[in-house]
Amino acid sequence: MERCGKHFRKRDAILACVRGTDVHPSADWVYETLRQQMPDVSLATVYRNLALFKQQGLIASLGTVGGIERFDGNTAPHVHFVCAGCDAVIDLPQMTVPQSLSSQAAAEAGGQVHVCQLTFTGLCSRCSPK
Amino acid sequence: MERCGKHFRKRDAILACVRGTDVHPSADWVYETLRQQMPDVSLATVYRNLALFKQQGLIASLGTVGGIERFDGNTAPHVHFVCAGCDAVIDLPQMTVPQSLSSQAAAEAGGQVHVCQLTFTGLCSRCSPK
DNA sequence: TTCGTTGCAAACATTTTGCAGTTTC
DNA sequence: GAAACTGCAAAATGTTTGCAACGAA
Repeated sequence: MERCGKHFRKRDAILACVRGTDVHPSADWVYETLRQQMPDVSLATVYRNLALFKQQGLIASLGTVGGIERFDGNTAPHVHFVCAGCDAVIDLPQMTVPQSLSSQAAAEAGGQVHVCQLTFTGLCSRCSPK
Repeated sequence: MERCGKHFRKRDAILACVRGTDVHPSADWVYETLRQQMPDVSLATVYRNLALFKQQGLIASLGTVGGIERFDGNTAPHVHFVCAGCDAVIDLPQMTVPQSLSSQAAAEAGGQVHVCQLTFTGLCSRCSPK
């Protein structure tokens, strides 16, 4: 497992790309971004590795925005704001979901709760009419 | 606009179908369900009308679960639980998001907040290992 | 006639997969 | 050599759309 050999460079670059941005990228964004430094990368490789990282818990999926899946290199639980105008996804790091809600959810659902996702939707400052 | 013409109004049936269940159906679920009473309904009509209702605010979209968009006939804000095992979506009607969170989100995002969606993911009682 | 709604099939966009070629060990 | 990773193209999936036909006013 040589991390800097030619062979694994793509996988490492994909992970670094997702983790090195806060735009909550789509697969295509990762592809287009990497392509500037690495013109022979393929979209299939991006998809394959994103699925792998997600399964391994190295990255998280936010679900789809406008029909396109968005990823997050920050796997710590935090709150998101999605702009309905420009499809931007923005972290709201200062907000936290009260821990009491998660245990309440587990009790009411009658099963196990693994993830809690709080998302606000609206218009960002740029898309808000003046 | 005769609501009860010679033939069933497909549009009305689709809306009634989504509103008359708590399974948070997909387009295909609506199609298959309606088809039992209305064998000549088409999937395109289901998609077209669901998109229309969503735009009109008559129903809500929950986003995708397992790559498939799910709808909710209950547009009042409430909390959801998604089972990662069987893709069931269950309401948690007793839970509420503190109002303070929404105003906090608006302040931090610097824009307008329209919707707040809180979703827990885990395993439902059926999918939880004994 | 005019307008809105529908079924069908084709088109579409995103994502996944088969396979052969390459690299690493 | 075996095993892992990749690019390419094809396939699969869920969804949308063009169009002609139909129904209601």
